[in-house]
Amino acid sequence: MQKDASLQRIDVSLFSLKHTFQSAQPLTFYADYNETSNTLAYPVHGEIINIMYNGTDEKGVLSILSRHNNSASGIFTRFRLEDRMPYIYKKISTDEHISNAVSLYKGMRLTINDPWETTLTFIISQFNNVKRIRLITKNIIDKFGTPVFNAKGEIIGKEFPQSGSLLAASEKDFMALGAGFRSKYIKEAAEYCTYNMNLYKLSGSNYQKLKDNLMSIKGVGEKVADCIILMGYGNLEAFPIDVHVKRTMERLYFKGKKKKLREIQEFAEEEWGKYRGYAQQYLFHNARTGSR
DNA sequence: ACCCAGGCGGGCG
DNA sequence: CGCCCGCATGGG
Repeated sequence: MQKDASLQRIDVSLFSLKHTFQSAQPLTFYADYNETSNTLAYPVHGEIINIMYNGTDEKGVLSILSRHNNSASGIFTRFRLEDRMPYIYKKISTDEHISNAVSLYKGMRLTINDPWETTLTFIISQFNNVKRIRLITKNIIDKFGTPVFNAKGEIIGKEFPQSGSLLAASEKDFMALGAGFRSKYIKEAAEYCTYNMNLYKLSGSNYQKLKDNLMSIKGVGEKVADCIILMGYGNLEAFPIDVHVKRTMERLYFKGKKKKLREIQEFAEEEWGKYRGYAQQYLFHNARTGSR
């Protein structure tokens, strides 16, 4: 017997569901977003949670349709609605490049996602493109995810599989789902995170401890670890440098000269301090989707 | 046909 | 250490 879903509302400001969804964060890889109705739906906690945003990038109301009475607080956390965006925008808008990106994608939030889900999706992301990350992620969810049922007992979706749900799969199984050379990393990460390292016990660790632990997973290097720290643990000190961010920053801040990752890291830390994770997301999204 | 994608591990100097 | 190479796959 299922409880009826109820509607919960949150007043928000400086929030954009569209830009947040489109900015290649874990939700982008498996949630369903409808731009016309500005609604987002995804399977979680045994249901399909439905989210609708009514308003502008400046202010509006976020409506959550869920069977769980604490979903609003979950969404509040997941979309970082506690963040004081005026202050963060002020801190990262140190030049016109960032302030332009902020005005273009005003309201885009970083999201906080399940650590394992973030780990797996960003292992898949390496040397890959967003469309294919999404394809592979959806294939894995379809094959190994936990079913979500409606009141009639029909399967209406599947939740992202925990690492233990992947243990029976072989490297070849992941190859068949399109994961390519990452298949062996997926297989090993599932085993390692089930038996050897509990990602959930790392919550609250500082940046360096998170990084050391995450990089002990085969297939997780500097960049993927930073993505997990940023979007899985919500630590804004992480500044993932992918091909887009590297190229953009070399062009904007280093006169087009090739720079080592370490030099770019140091620049970001000096320039944007402990909010550099947000600066990165705006630079990244602008580089990936901006015209020019 | 050719190039690229939210990089990484391994091997070599 | 730092640097360089190969890597599965599908879309532009």
